[in-house]
Amino acid sequence: MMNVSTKQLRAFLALSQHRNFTRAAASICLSQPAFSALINGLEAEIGFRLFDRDTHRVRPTPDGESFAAIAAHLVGLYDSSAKEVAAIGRGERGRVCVAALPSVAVSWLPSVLPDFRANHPQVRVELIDALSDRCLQALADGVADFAITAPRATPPDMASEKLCEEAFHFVCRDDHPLAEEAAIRLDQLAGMTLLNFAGNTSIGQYLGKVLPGRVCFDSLEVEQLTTMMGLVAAGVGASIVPELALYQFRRPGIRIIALADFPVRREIHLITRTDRTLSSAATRLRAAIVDHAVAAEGRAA
Amino acid sequence: MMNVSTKQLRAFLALSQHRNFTRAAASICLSQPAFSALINGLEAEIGFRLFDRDTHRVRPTPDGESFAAIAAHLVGLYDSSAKEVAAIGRGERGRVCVAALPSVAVSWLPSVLPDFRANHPQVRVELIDALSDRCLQALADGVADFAITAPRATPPDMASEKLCEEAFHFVCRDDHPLAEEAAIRLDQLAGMTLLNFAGNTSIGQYLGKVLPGRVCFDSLEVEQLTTMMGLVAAGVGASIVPELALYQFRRPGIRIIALADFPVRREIHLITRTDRTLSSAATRLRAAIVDHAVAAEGRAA
DNA sequence: TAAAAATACTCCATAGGTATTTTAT
DNA sequence: ATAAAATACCTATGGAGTATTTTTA
Repeated sequence: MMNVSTKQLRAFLALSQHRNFTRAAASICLSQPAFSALINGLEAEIGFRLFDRDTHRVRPTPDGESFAAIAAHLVGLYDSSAKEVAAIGRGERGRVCVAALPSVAVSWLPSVLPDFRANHPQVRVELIDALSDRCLQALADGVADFAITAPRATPPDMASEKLCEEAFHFVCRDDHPLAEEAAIRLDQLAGMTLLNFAGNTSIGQYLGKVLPGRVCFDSLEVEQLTTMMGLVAAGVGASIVPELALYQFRRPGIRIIALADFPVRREIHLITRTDRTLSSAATRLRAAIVDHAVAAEGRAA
Repeated sequence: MMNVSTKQLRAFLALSQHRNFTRAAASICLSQPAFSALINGLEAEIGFRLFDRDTHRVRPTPDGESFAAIAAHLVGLYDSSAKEVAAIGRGERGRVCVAALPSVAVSWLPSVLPDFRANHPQVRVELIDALSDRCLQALADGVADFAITAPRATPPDMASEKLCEEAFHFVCRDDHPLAEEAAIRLDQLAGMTLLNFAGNTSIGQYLGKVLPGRVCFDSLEVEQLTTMMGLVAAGVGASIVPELALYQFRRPGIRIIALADFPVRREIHLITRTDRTLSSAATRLRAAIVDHAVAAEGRAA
C-alpha cells in the first residue's frame, strides 16, 4: 500500500515550485533537513526518484513531472474537502427538519426562518406542522431534528427546553353574552358551554386539566384551529385558546378577551433527542429559535 | 488547517460500514483502543461529532453522513492516484524519446518497438532519426531520453554503453571491377577512388580514420545513406558502409562484398545523460533495447 | 450480566530540530 | 571558496499495543 502523507505531497509541490530545498523548506515552515527527509521518504514510498539534484541544481525527473499532476489533483481535492468539512461544521450544509405545532409554525417560525435561510442557503429546511403527538413521533422516528410543541410530559431519551409560556384567551362572536367584557374571570364562565379541542391536541390537554367542574364542554371537539375559528365565527359557541393561536381569531365579528385569573399558561418547549447529536445546521437553527424566544420574552417582560 | 490522515478516513469509512468499533478495528487490522483513538482524533480535528455511540449502538450523526461522501471521494481519489503512481513506476505512463542513427532506426528499433508499444500502450514514443551530432544534441537539450549512435567520443555528463559492433562492407554496382570478388582485402582498394560520407556522419568519421593514404576519396561527399545508394546504383562509384546500413544496398544490380582485413569495426553505443534520471518508461525501453542487442550478439557469436 | 466502548499506561517509531559534513561550481 | 544538500545525532511527540474500567441494554 502506498502510504503518503499530505505533508509529503505539499513538500513535493513546494520543491517543484521553488526548485531549491532550503527555500521550499522555509515556504512550508520546516528546517532543510526535515524537508529533505520528507522528499526522501516520499521517493522511497513511491519507488522512483522525483528530483535530480546536486548542490546547485534541483529539477524534477520526467517521472516527477508525471507525478506532479497527480499530487496537485490530490492536494487540491484535499483542500476543497477541508473547506467543505468546515462548512458542514458551521452548519452551512445539510438538512434540518423541524416539527412544530401549527400555531408555532405560523406565529414563530416566520420570524426566524427567512434570516436562517438567507444565512444558510445550502441547507434544506423542512417543516412538519402537526399536532403535538405527531411532532414527537417525527422526532422519535428520526425524521425531525427537533420539535417545538407543548408536550404532556417529556418522553424518555428527550430533553425539553422551555421557549416561552403564554396566556389563554376567551374567544367568541360579538353577539355572545360576554362579548362586551374587557376581561373575564373564571367564575363568569360557570355553567357556560364551551367548544373544546380534542384530547390529542395540546390545547385540549390544558383545558381538560383546568376546566372540568367549572364549565360545561360541548360534545363537539375539533383538532384544528381553523375549524374552531369557523365554529366560533358561525356562532356555534365560544372557546379558549392560547396566545399563539389568536392569529386565527383576529378578524371582524370575533372578540378576543383576556382571562383575568386563568390558572395555567401553555408552555411551549423545544424538544431534542438526547441520544442523537444534532447536525451543525440544526444546532444553528435551534440557537436562532431559542434566541428569538429569549428576545420575545424580553419584549414581553 | 485540517490535518487528517488517510488512515483516519479509512477508519471512518470502516466504522460507517460496520457500525461497531471492535469489528471495524479488526477490518483494518488495528486494536480497538487504537481505532477509537483514530476516530476521536478525527472528530477533534474536524470539529464535530461523527458518530453517536454508546456501548450497544454506533450510528453516524447527520454531519457524519455529510462527511461520509467527502471522505469516500477523497479516499477514492487517493487509491486511484496510488494506482497511477504505481503505473508510472512500472514505466506504463509518460513519454520516451529516442534519438538514433537512421541505420539503427531502420535495422534495430523495428524489432524492439512493436513489443514495447504493445506492453506500454499509454506511453508516447518519439523517435528522432538523425545523424550522430544531432542525436547527441537532442540528448544534451533534454529532448531525447537517450541516444543510439556511434559517437566520436563520449561527451561529458554522458555515459556510453556499447550495444554492438559491426563490420564494414564494400558496396558497388555489378559492373564495377571488383564486383565479382568474394572478399576484398585493403590492398585491392589501393589507388581506387571511393565515394565518401561527410565528416559529420559516423561512417565518414570511421573511414576518415582508416583509409587516408590507402585509397583516394572522391570529392563527392554525402550525408544520407539513401543518397549514397543512389550514387552507387547509378555507377558513380563504390563505397564502404557498415553492417546496419546494408539494408539500403540489398537490391538488384548492387553487390555487397566482405572486407577481409578492414582494421576497424563501427561501435554502436547507447548514450545516456549522467545528470538526469531516466523516466521509468525510458528505462524499460532502454532495457528492451539492450536485451535485444545482447541477444543479437549471442546469435552472431 | 454481558458486550462493547472508553480510559490508563507503557513502549517504540518517527518527525523534527541543531550541528556538521560533503559536494559541486 | 561558497552555497546548498546530505548526514549524524538527539529529543519529544504520538501511534499502537495490553490491561482495565465504565456503561447500558
